[in-house]
Amino acid sequence: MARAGLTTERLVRAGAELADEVGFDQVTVSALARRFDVKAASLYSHLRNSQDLKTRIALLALAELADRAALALAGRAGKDALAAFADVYRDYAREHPGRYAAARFRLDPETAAAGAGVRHAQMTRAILRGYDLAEPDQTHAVRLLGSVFHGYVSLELSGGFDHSAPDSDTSWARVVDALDALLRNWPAP
Amino acid sequence: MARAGLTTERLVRAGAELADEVGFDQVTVSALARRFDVKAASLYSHLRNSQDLKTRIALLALAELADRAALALAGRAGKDALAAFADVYRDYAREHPGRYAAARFRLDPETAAAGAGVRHAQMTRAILRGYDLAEPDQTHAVRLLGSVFHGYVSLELSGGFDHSAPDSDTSWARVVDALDALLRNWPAP
DNA sequence: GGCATTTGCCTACACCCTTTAGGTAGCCGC
DNA sequence: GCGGCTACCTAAAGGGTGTAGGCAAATGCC
Repeated sequence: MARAGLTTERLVRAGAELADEVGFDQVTVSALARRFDVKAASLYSHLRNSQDLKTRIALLALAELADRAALALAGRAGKDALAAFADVYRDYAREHPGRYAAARFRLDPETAAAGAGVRHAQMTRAILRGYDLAEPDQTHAVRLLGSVFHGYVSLELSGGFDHSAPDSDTSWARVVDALDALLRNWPAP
Repeated sequence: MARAGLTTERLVRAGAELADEVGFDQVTVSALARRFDVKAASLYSHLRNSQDLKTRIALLALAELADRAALALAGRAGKDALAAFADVYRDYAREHPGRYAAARFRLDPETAAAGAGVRHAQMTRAILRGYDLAEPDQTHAVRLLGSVFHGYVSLELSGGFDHSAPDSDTSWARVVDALDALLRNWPAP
């Protein structure tokens, strides 16, 4: 009886790949087991349950995304930083749609706090260092940026901008321009 | 053998309520059948399959949302229209989280075109009549608005702004202020 | 190197959801 | 009040989740 060498780590990584190939909500314990040529029940020694698998994939995606963002942000400021950060999100979502969907998976607060969620918030805030925004407008701006990035990427992924001019790349660039302009001229309450 | 009086119409409406109560992806043919005290197989005379049910709920949600938006937009212009439109989305999502999730359900292009998708696009564009934006910037702005509304609402629903100051209502109002300011001072390319 | 322990994967099973096929009971028009 | 349509049924197959218990491969100990 040959051993497949399963570990939680390997399962989660394979789960993330599976998500990118077939979509995050098609990730099942059964499908993952098939991929390792193993019975589904065998995975339950490494994963508590299906929810656990999805949570771990989500945390993996969040961590990867935070790593990329940190790299992109290093040594940049102002609009450069804004554009780089935005591109990280968008590129990640396009390269890894399943993982991106996983990153939006609803986590319970403690799990989220233990993961890379905090780093994301810190980095978004870091971008604003290049602009002159005091609290509470800084928080409003953080939320706005998060909303635009997430919203745009998720509409784009679901095909919203596919069959109409101008192409999505152009819109994306202009949206980033607009956000930069907005942050430089943030309205008074 | 008493008859429950099932129709596609009633099933879809009940499905939408079910979605609001337990979440869109917990909407199953079985759960819906239980709600009518009927066997799951019986629903297949009224629904092609589970996907069909979800699609119909999505179309219902899109139509409801478009109706509300049309009502809110009538007789308003400029920032008034912008704020009213934004509130329609947000309020609908908070009153009917399941339906809102349904509205984001991926539809195939023909189905989407046959539904209320077109009205949504037209209305977003109508808001911009109050601002001085020529093409292609108008399209960029439409996409930006859609992204912000969708993104904000979806982050809010997933609990992103729950446990931090300032509260989400305040941020929402300031985000709308900011969008208004941005549309009035849209940057040149 | 032989033996015990641990652990990795197995089979078997129970339960739920989906979907098809074919049957029966209620209701409507005549 | 009878025929026929329609609404709902039972039965069954297929697949996903998850638990319990078993055997065999790897590991550790002397």
